[in-house]
Amino acid sequence: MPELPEVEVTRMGLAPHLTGQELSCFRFSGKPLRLPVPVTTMADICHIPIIAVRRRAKYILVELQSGKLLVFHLGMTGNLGIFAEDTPRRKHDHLEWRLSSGQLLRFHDPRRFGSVAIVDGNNSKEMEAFFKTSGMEPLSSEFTADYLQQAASRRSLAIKPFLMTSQIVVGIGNIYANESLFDAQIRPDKSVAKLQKKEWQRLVPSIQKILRHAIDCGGSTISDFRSASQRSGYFQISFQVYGRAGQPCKVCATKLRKITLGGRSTFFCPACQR
DNA sequence: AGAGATACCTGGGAGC
DNA sequence: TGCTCCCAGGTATCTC
Repeated sequence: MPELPEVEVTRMGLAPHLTGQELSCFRFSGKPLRLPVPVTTMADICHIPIIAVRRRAKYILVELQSGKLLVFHLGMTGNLGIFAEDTPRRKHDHLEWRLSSGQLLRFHDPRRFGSVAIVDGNNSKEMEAFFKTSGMEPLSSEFTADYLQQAASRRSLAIKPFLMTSQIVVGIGNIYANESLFDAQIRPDKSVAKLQKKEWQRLVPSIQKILRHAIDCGGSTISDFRSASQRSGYFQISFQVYGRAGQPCKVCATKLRKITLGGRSTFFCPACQR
């Protein structure tokens, strides 16, 4: 499940293969993704050099010399990979481009929660509209306890769904919300209205530590980046609470609990997290 | 306006 | 073995 670290690792893996290349020979499976695939304007981004591969929130931005951006969202099961020219297409390979190197860029997504869009980076209104729901980058210097506390004012929801609200802070999905709250020793169902200053101050570095650690783990596989091996790095991460209901807390051995918040599975240690 | 529910989608696991 | 059922979750959109 791609959250910010998985998207960032994918971006790092793609960048050396895409930068300086040109896209051509676009193919589409015809199966609808979460947003309509911009088939008719795809020619606008072909045969133009790629100058950078960036990330904003959970989006991967392939930036062209013309200023246009080819923007991917991996959704739940999306995967962007580089393949040799003769690699057979697999089921759920929905988008494909040829690179000037001869390699192929493929978007694979069984559940089709992902999306692709073309945004004009020169058009600030268009950019603003596309990213209007994307809040603060959690690894930026502006992401502070004060920012979160301010954003939480006049709100009453639980801290975990609050952290997963992308208008507030981007990139934190269910897994890292659970893990960050364990690290910060805060109960996931605690109302943001009840969080003390010192808890906000613990939470920010916990989130950043967890995300950076995950990027580092995934980043260790970057040197042999292939679509199929992208995920292998994540097996190195052992979660403290996610998916461990009923098992002993790794810190205090108390049995971990599972509850539902905002319709999502939530795991925590009732002793460590208050 | 905030908060919760719902829809989208398929693979995989549990249970029979 | 093979069937059905349920769950996983990011985000847009709805309803209250």
